[in-house]
Amino acid sequence: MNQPFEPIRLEPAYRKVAAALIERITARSFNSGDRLPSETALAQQFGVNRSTVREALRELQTAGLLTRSRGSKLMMVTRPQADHVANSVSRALVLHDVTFLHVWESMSMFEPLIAEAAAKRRNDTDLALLQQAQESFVLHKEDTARCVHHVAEFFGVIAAASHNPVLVLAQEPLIQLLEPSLGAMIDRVAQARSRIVAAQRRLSEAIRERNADDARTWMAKHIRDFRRGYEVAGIDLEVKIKV
Amino acid sequence: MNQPFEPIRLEPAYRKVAAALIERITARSFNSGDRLPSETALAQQFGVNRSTVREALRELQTAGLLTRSRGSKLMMVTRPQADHVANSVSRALVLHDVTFLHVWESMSMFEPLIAEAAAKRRNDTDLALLQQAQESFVLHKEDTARCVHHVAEFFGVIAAASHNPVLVLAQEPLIQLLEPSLGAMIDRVAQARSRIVAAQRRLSEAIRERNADDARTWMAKHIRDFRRGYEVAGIDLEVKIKV
DNA sequence: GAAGCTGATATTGTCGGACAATCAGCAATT
DNA sequence: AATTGCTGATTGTCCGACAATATCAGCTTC
Repeated sequence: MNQPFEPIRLEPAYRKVAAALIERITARSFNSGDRLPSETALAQQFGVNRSTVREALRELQTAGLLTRSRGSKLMMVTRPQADHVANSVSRALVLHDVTFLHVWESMSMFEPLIAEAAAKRRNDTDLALLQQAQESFVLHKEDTARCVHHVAEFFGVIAAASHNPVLVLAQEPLIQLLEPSLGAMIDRVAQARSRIVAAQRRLSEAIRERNADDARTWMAKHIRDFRRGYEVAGIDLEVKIKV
Repeated sequence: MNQPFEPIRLEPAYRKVAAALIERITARSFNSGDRLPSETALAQQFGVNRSTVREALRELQTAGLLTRSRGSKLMMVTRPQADHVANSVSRALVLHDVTFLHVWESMSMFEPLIAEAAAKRRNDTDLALLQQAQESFVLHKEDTARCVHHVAEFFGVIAAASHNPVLVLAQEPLIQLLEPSLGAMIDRVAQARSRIVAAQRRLSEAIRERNADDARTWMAKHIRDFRRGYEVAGIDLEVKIKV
């Protein structure tokens, strides 16, 4: 008789509603692009108040499962976009006191392998996007914010070229965390821009020729270069990243 | 005068409130473990209705920034836990039609390097946890659900031993996605359990001795083994993972 | 027939108030 | 000292309301 009872957990209604909706979406009963029923309709169907439904909707919205296209009233079911998910991952990492060194180490581990996979599996569309990102960087060399954005784009295109959604999603938060400081680095290190241009050229060349080894090694160099850039710029790698 | 106006976006109040709260938390004005003011207090401070505050709170809750400790009424500020964040990442991946092959490929890329980092940086606590996970697996060999859970734990401990939060968070969703099917595999493949035990022993040995090379290669073998297990069990690797 | 305008309708965002359930802390009781 | 009962604070949920505006059908115009 010494057996303790399991703690009985009663979930609030808004959580149940959210769970029910999520279940429907992941089971593909709602397809991406479909419009959700109106709040009042949902409230009626679930037999709860509209306020309760609204609280549930906030949850789905935060999870990236619902979006409203620019200034529109209707809510659309959608597949969570990489940048949205990565956003909350980034925030989590910041709150876990992640440092530049942590991020850099992870990138030096992952990126070469991602580049290798991209070289093996890229298709023509990937190549076009890659070249476009590359050209955009050169074109906006002067505008720091913009060219940093194109560096991020370049990495994103490479990950996408691997045709493995896991790699895309794993990489995105790293880029997000690095982006702000990357601007500072580029501004302080004279040759940074030209070195990036050179690395991108080698990389896209290797990927175009499906040369996995070259892609890997050039990416490894590229990442090492970033670290040197940070050191030259006098950015402490052990410092915790802020938002 | 040709400059087009930027689309003016008017954010709803619940989003502004959420943003304000998130800003406070990431800026460490609220520390982990602090409890949030009551909903009515927040409503007064922000000058909005309590319903609006509640919608904002749902967002923070979903992001893992707020938790309620078991059946307690008070909301606690907290650092997003890995499993919570990984949950939404997993869901996102599922909705992006991720296959077992995608997950396996990512693990075969990441895990050996993670094991290598763990071997280099593990401390005594990590070792103890590793051994504990290892023993738990052996102890519950019969209970499939439980021993799968301990496989996940083993991987988690290795990632933690790298002392790089990025690696911990990058790995978690992969394990989560694999966990259910891993049970099916283990049940169908006779020697699966013993092979896992052997691999875990080699791995923790390598990590104990800080032998990075061994850790890497044994992990690589371990991961390859998983794939063979899936194939033997007749699980189609190209199939999309469901929740 | 296509394109543009118009007004009715539906939907969202926000508010105020209300009430039951229950959790925390304190007083009373044994 | 430990247990029980009480009280106030807090959450979960509901109802009803209203302004702003997105949507859509119908009408007008070319």
